[in-house]
Amino acid sequence: MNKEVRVRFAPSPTGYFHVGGARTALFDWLYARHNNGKFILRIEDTDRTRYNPAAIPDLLDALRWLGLFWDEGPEVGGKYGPYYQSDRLHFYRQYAQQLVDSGHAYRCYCSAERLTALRDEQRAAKLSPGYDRHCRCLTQKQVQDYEAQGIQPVIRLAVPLEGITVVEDLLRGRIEFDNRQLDDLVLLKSDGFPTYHLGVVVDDHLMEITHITRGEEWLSSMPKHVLLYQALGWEMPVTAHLPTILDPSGHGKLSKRKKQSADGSEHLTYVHEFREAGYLPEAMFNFLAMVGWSLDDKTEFMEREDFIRHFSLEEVSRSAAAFSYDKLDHMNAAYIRSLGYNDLAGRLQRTMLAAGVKTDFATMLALVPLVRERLETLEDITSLVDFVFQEIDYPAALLIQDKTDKLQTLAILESAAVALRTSGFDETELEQTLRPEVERLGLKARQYFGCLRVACTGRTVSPPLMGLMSVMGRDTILKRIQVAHSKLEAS
RNA sequence: GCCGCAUUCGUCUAGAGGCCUAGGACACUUCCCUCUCAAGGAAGAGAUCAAGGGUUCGAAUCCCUUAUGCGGUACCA
Repeated sequence: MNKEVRVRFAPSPTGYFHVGGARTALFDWLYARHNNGKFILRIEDTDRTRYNPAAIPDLLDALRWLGLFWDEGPEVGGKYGPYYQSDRLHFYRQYAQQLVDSGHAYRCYCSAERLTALRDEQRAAKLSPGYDRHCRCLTQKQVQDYEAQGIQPVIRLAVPLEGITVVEDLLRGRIEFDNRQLDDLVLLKSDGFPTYHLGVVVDDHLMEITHITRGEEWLSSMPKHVLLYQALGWEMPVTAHLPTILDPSGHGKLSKRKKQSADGSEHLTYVHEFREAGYLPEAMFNFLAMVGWSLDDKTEFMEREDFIRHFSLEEVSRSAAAFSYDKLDHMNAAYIRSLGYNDLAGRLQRTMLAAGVKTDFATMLALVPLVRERLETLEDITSLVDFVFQEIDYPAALLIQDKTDKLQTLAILESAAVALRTSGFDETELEQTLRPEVERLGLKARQYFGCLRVACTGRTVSPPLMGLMSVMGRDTILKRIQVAHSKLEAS
């Protein structure tokens, strides 16, 4: 009795893949998995003017990065293919013709010029802009004339002149639209390509899609689709119009004001940008699943399997949500901390290599305990430990700590140089060696180690010093202390 | 203009008539821990549930009106 759940994600390849689209795809995927159904990827490439060849590889990479593997679609095929609309033109033509034959649609020969002029007039007269149905009732003779002129017509839907079209949305319930507000929309363009409206309806039906999700900006075109389904005599799938994702300030759509929020600060919007910025796909997945949906009043972190078990489209929020980068960062940091040491070391090594820093796995593994709770993104590693891999430079004055002077600072460096020459070099041994030196010089730990920190790292802020010294090794450390000493003496 | 959708702390949300003097999380503040920075722990501030009317013994939760925000109004998706 229960049909197999078939959910599709149907993006348009006009640009790089955006997080808003990723969230929709994620919900589709979760819903399909939850119901043991199929997740289908279909490419809606019917707009030849906005087509961007870089979009599809970017999309496929991003989906795979997030772990949203599709059961049918590009590169994997499936029995409902082809999955590119540009390869399905014959279907759209066939059904458009069928609609003309049944009287539900008609050919329109109006030029683009006439249509824009018409709209301008209507606007000037403060009327609702819309097609005036000039070609809806053409005589045989008129049609022949137009055809003789060689005009390539479009096919438009003959929308009922009155009455109400009822639409049912899973999240918003029943919505009524007055047919008089609807236009005779174009179904088939003069270039033989379908419009979005014809394309989705035909393909969703042919591919036996059971649940449609898409952004709420599509809600207004729902009645047109319902009318199309009725004209074709097809059963309407369940639809759920997902809330918009807003920029972090909570105003404006995230997708449209790319990289500019209300306060002028920049932010990421493309999935590949998040990947390059060092976000973990598992954190991104968790975060995205939580914008517009939640399990309860407490749960924030969930495993992929838990999402699959609990996700339901019915409980998706109806209101738009701002994309909180702060929260994403927090979540990403938590995911990084939860990674196993070997796993993290491997990811950090790859990040370093990609940034052009030569390092090996053993070094990164040794660094992991020192940095793991200091990383918000993988990318942070490069600036966190760069001094380990390259020469450092800093003003000599940086060595002198609060409430100490040059002489005391020189004494610190001398004491460390002597003590470290013979000390064991693991963290606890270093601790045992240096603590007594702090005492001996009558200083505070922060003063002594603060000075050493600058000498070893060139900075006043760093991961734990003893651990770093241990990783960097006696030779490097002694050399840097020596350099610090000369530097200070010369100042 | 017209049509549609939405409206709980700054932000994400819990909440489906009494459990709400509205809970959690991020961000923020203070303290503890501490070699710095983090992480962690503790505490705190922050929402008259957009406003106004109803319905009800009782409303954040149901109804109406208004306001605001967002979306649509293409041979774009």
